Amino acid sequence: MATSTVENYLKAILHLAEDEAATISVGSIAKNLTVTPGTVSAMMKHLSDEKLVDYVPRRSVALTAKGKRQALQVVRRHRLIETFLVQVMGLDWAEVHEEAEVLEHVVSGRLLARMDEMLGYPRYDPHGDPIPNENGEYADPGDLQPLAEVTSGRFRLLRVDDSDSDLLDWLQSHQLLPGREYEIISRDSIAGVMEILVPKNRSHIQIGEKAASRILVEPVL
Amino acid sequence: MATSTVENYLKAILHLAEDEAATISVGSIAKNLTVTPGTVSAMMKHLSDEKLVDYVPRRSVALTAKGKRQALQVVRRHRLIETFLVQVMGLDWAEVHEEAEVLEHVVSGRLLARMDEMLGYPRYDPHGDPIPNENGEYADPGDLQPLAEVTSGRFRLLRVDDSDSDLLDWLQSHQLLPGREYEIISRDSIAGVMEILVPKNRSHIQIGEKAASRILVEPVL
DNA sequence: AATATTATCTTGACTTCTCAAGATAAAAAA
DNA sequence: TTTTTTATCTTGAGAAGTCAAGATAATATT
Repeated sequence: MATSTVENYLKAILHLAEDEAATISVGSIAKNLTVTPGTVSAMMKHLSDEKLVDYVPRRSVALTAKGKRQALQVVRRHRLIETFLVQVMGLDWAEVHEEAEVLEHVVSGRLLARMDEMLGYPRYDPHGDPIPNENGEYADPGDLQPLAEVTSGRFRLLRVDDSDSDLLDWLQSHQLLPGREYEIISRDSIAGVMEILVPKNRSHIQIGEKAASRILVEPVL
Repeated sequence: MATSTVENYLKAILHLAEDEAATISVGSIAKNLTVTPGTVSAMMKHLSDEKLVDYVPRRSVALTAKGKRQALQVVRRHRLIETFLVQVMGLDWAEVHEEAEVLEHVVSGRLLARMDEMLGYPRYDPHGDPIPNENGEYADPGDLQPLAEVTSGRFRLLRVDDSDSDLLDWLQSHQLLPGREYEIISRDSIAGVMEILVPKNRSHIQIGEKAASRILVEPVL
């Protein structure tokens, strides 16, 4: 069994790999986990010995099939736990990330299976992130684009960055939740602000570009 | 914050202290935690530095007020978690001890409070063990005695040793559960076997002395 | 009291993860 | 190409928890 630390490294590498933007360098992993590059170097050597990553010093880092499988299981545990904490235990979606960050390393398979069952085998967590199944397969996330890149019309909110709890709090207080539909009223690209309509209560909300870039949506005809 | 290891030492010492039978020696703690006596010596020195135990080398070990407070909080977490796993998640009472053993060190106060609330602030866990409240106070456990020491008549089963999952499985399969009443039909002290009646299904069950000593009951008139 | 047994303690060593600091290689600038 | 900057690697050291083995103290036995 991998230690919590090893699981966190695998998860970090997986996330960097999924993030087209970022390259997987020792430095990027170090920044992600807030440890020093030297610490990462040592750990890469270790993970390489364990056949969890393909590591060519000074050149590249990549998960092996084995490493990716384990990383996906950690992600699965994390998201299933978050979903459970929100749906079953009624915790606020802004506060479950931290909890899941520690629980993901300790819940037993039995307990996890029970959560999954109680939740009806969900495919997305409360933030809209897909939950890998037991074989590490994601449901097709559809074609998402950042709200910041949508110019006009209606859209369905599908996914938000779960790591910023202030953003999550703000979204919730304005009824901006995954699964629901909204409409762009106006957009000022110079000022970097867009205004959207919340049909439910007919309120208008202003969103800046930075926040809008962290909200993934799908256009609706 | 105390580490998991430290919490386990405090819990072990508390349990030995509550167990009239056992003396709190370095050796007994070592046996309880399955580590070597030398390891315990080192840890006692450490806990003493932290003012969690009063430790006189080669003489005595006792929890300080601070140590006892922390130990009771660990016990509280453990039992609340067990109760949650059984009541809310529907896990088998025989399997929750292991789960709780690890979760007790990582659940946040927030999550614990939510469990407590969902359960309606229970005072006993599924095995009948009392759950300390937030101030570390137990509900009065009443006057319990081991079933092995009851000679005849009716009794209410109140509490069972939660550390032996085989015993728990057996109890459950025979409908012997905390809170319910049963009656002693006969008793053979030479053979060390007693026979009891389960009113619910009128079945008769034979119990040996060893198992009966781990079941705490209260006589019913 | 002398000896044997048992309990406890101390020391040295190992594991896992971490950082600091200096060494080295690669990339960018001159 | 030479120099500077940046990224990465290596080494040494520390914290936490553990065991093995030898030292010491306390208790039992004779």
